[in-house]
Amino acid sequence: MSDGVRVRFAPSPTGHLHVGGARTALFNWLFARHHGGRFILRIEDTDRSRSTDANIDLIVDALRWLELDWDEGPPATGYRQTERFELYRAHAERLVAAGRAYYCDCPPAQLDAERKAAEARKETFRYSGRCRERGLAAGALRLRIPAAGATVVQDLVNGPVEFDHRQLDDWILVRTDGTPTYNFCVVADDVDMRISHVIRGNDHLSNTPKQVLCYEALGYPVPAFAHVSMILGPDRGRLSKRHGATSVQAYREQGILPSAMVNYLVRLGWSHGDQEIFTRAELIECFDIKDVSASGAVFDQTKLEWLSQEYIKRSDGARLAALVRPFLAEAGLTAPDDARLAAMLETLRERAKTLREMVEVGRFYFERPAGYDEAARAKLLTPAGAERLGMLVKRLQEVEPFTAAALEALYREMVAAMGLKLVDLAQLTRLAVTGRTASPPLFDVLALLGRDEVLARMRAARVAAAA
RNA sequence: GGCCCCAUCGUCUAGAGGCCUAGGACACGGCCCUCUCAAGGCUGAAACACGGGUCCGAAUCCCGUUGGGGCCA
Repeated sequence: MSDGVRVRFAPSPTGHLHVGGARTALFNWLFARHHGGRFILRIEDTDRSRSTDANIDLIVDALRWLELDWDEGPPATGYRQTERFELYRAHAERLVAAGRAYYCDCPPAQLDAERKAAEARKETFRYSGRCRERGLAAGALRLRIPAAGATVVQDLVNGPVEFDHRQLDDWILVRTDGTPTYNFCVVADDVDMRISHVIRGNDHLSNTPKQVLCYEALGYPVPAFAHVSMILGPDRGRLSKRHGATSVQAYREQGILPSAMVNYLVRLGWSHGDQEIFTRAELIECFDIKDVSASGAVFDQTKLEWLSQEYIKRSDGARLAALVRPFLAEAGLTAPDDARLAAMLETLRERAKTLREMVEVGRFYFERPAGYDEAARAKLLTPAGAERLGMLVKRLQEVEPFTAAALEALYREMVAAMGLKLVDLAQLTRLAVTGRTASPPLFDVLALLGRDEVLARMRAARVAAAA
């Protein structure tokens, strides 16, 4: 009888994929994968004025980037609400035929007046039900709901939530112009797609009793519900653009690893003991909707970046090379072959929280320094510095092999002979070669750059020091 | 405004009546390591919103207050 677990993510293509939506999608996906069920993508594009195909592409791209694959949905047809009006019409007719819905022709002005009157009495506005027994054949279609009693939403996250029917009214299923309303479409779609668990944002909890009544009127089983909390900004208000980036795409562009994004999102409102980092397989294994918290969670970019760095540290050079290439190209930098690039990135791994930062921090690998750090230049690129650079150039020309170990041995020998500390020659060299005072271990950098390139940069620095 | 949801360190959270002198993680401070910067190790500071109950015993249960969020229009 049962189809097993069938869940869906149903975004409106009115913009990019918001991190809150991404987390909802993730929870649905994990729930489906954990239970060996089906994950369905449905596009809620009934708001034609704001829905665009470009936005659908954006959302699809973001889900793919996060590697949340769906078992049913676009590009297959039949998963966009605008393709499903026949379904809504059929269900509306069923409700009329069964006497569970009726037409209403109350003029908007009158409804407005009643609404204002209710507000004045400090009451919830409730449609009067004036047209209930009039047997009209046209107008707005309303659901007939019981005047007394209450509807209890059994929520997997919030527990049972009771809504008194006195707070509900005969809501509109289909507008006078024939367009179905959001809540009606959702019910018809979820029924049609045999959705077993509706996992969605908390902001839909208040609409749920209306929907439950609609399922019942239609004579269909009510799915299980799980309303997950929303993602908040630092001020505990709904996360919005004014708090900074809200789209998944923006984090992708920042160079956050998708695996880190998923790990961060899942831990926002869900936990498994003290564990912070999870592989995909562990997530599928451990995820349980009952461990999802009902309270809102503040989005913390800093922790996301920490996770991103953790994932970067766990990635090998080859993987990093593939991830970083687009960012190098975007920065206009020419990358070496895979093997060399991989070796370079391994020295950068512990020094970058994002792929973008990785390019920034390792820029010297791909182009000669455009200048020198000002303070360090004043301190190191002096006549005395020029003299030391001259000595270094001479020795670097002949050291064999040109490896990190041999270079370190050479430097240690030189500082000992000169009565200096390693740092004295190291920082001078670092500045000459990278233009900066901070870099990966110097001898690794020199070896990776190669003798010719190092000598060229040292000579250039010597010229700059002498000037 | 009515209804609904929520409430543990700054943040994400563990905690399902005694295991809590409240644990972990991020961020922050200190120390160590060290050619720089990181990374790493050790370490410190930091929370049960408030008020009533219930109970031998409450962060945990109940009620209220306050605060935040949402839905409706």
